[in-house]
Amino acid sequence: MSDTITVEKAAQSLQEMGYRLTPQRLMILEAVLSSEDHVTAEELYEHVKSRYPHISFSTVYRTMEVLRDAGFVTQTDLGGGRVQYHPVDKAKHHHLICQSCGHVEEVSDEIFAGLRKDLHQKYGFDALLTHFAIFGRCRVCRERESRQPHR
Amino acid sequence: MSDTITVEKAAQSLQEMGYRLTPQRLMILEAVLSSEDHVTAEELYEHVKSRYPHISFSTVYRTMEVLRDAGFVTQTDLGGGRVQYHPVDKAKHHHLICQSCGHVEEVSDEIFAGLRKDLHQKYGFDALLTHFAIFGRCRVCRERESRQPHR
DNA sequence: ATCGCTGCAAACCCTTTGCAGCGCA
DNA sequence: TGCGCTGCAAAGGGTTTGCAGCGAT
Repeated sequence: MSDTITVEKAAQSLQEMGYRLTPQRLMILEAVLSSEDHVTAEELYEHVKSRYPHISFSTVYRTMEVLRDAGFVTQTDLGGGRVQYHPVDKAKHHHLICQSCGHVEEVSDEIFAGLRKDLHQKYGFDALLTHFAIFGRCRVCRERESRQPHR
Repeated sequence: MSDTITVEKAAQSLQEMGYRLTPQRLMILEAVLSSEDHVTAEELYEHVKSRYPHISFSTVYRTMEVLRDAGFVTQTDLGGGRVQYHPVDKAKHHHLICQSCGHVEEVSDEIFAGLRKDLHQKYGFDALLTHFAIFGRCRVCRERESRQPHR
């Protein structure tokens, strides 16, 4: 019931769930858990490749699928066709995504406390372990676009 | 300054902005504005194709780019690699996206009033015309997954 | 010795882009 | 008439899948 996931604990759980513990899996597991926040498949691939050059993207994707199903990571698609993976115990902030320039700004978690409670009570939706992804227009783009007409 | 966008008004604005009014553009414009909420490129393509079989996806994508830049639609990537387009005057609700089953539930807009105000004041971020996309776990999946171990 | 897992390559899906011709202004 | 726009086809980029062989249990 601890809130800190270690490679050892996760590995044991995986084994108990019937998954095999392969070197690749352990390396990918270590890579994602050591992430401060979120990682992409490519980052995991590069990270593992430095120690194990034979690794393939298929294994990264399939392993992340396992880790997600096992409950150790969540995956979030913020758009742009690049999925991000998060250790479930490290979801401490969220994202403001500008639709104009693609800029992603981080927002602290506290601002969502009230909303999260409402969502849970009214919709039964548990947003606790994930990122909020809020689309809109950032300050810079709003100012720029109000000055530049087409042509 | 009206909050209702019609094909006629939009067409005139586009022309004033220096864009050409082609039949394809007008058909796509009509298709997206007639949408109750959001449409995908494919839905627009199929809609227009029924009247103008020669239409191409390139034209749909490029037209939506124009309409976005002109301020008549917003585009949101909720993940899954499929962009959704919205008439700016019809963004009346938002989405709860379940990371496990992909189910998308709608949430009314009012629940976000306080949050939106905070985001604007503290981050200068304008989320007024867009969708919120909130990732998490829906009630059904939370209940199901607490009963089914792997294997 | 199983059979789950891996690596490779190819397939997929949506979106973007190059290019030659068309047609709006 | 000029050049912005279109359609076609091909390319792109991230992710998924089929398959044969490998290796954790």
